Amino acid sequence: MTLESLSPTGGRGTKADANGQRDVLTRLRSDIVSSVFEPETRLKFADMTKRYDVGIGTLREALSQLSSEGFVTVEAGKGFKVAPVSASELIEITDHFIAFEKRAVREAIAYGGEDWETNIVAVHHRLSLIEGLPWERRMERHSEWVERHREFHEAIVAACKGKWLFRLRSIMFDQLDRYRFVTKRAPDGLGGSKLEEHRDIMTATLARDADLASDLIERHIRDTSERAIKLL
Amino acid sequence: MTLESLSPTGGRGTKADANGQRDVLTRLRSDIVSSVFEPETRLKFADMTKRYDVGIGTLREALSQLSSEGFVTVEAGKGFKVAPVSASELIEITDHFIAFEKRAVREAIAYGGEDWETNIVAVHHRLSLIEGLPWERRMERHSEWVERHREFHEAIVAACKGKWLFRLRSIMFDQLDRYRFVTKRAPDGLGGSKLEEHRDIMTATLARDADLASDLIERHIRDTSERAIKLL
DNA sequence: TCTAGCGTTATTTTCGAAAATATGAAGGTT
DNA sequence: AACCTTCATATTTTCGAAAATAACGCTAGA
Repeated sequence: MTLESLSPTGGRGTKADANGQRDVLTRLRSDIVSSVFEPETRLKFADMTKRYDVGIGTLREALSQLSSEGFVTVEAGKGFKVAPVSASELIEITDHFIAFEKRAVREAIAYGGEDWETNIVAVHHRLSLIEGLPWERRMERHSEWVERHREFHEAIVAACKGKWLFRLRSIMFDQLDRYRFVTKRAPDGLGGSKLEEHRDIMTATLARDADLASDLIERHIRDTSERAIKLL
Repeated sequence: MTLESLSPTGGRGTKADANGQRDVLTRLRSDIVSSVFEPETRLKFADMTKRYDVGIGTLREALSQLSSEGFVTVEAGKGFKVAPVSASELIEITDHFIAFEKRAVREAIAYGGEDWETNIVAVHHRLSLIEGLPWERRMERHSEWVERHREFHEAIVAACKGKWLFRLRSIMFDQLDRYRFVTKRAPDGLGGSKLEEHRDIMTATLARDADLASDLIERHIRDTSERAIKLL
């Protein structure tokens, strides 16, 4: 393993800005996930170029990609809007994601090697550093948690053979992030501590217990989604 | 039904150019599907802007979206390349698509109304106009056939409730188009005439026979993919 | 012969001005 | 008042010049 995957910039194909700042695409997506812009909000170029300090063309490219990913909608000649959210969409996304992820983790367990295992332990550790924090301090670093959480689940299934399976589950995971955000205020007292759930998922996966891992993941995801539905 | 869906410009969110010419995104995708650019080919801005007669920014936006759709790959600072093809990827895409499409057609049959039915008949008719042509004349209009074929299969599942199910099946369908292209030369004497298969799919769907429709679609797709693998 | 450094060319990437389009307000007609 | 027309403003969309970066070839030194 090159260990470059251990750098905290994330496994996505993000191009970092010169001064180390994340690029527009990533920042914009992150802001939508974090409800900085409410659903249905128009994203005007004049405002956005100032906010993110980029040119019109660069911004348009980012928005265009986000529309492919389903985070924004675009109407020709009328610009871009933040995509709407709904309980029924959350249910559908959850079902698709779980179906993909269960298959992916089985493949990963079947084919994963030492690098895969090592990476899981590494990214889980970094995730647990945040999740072990007291509630208030964890909230301060919430956007960082989102990144680490994504990296952890990605690492679990990273060894899956199907490229498209991996790609599809990633699209769904990103969408789930949007809904996951609304559950951030709940100090997860009721219904499972994330910290333990993630540890159990890692343990089952490294033990190559596909049935258990697959089951734990389903419960982990479904639990969060069900809480999100109530708070929607 | 507004019947605007009957216009032959396609159901996709394409913005047509002033003089009726399709936009860059669509033309570029079509050219990649048609192997005008071989897999792994570098797509240089200098060449592309001349070929499609658009500015650099507009082209970049299109390429950027195509990378989201999986038709091109992008390496930061080194530009865009046509995504590679492989037999194993074809198998995976085929499996995903069939799984999606079978669920989608069941939903469509369950929820589809009169507009849905009418549209199926309409787009099937337009498809059959091309498929009924003698082989040579059909080849002349192959790119048109691709459009009609996409519209037909889209119409069949258009009434499906799951927005993401529809979206995901569309992504996979577009990818299959790439591989379908290599089978275009075979005058489909062996292994099923498309004309009849499409008629049967339509009949079963309109008869609301979900089991049969679902089965016919699977055979229809698998047959084409298997022929493609041999020609790859 | 190989490598490291440097300058030149080729290519990508960014940016904002200009063109095209949509939105909204004011005025005039039925 | 309701509806169309016209004009002014706001916003999106396109484009190509300029900046940033990568690729290549050349020379010098070991």
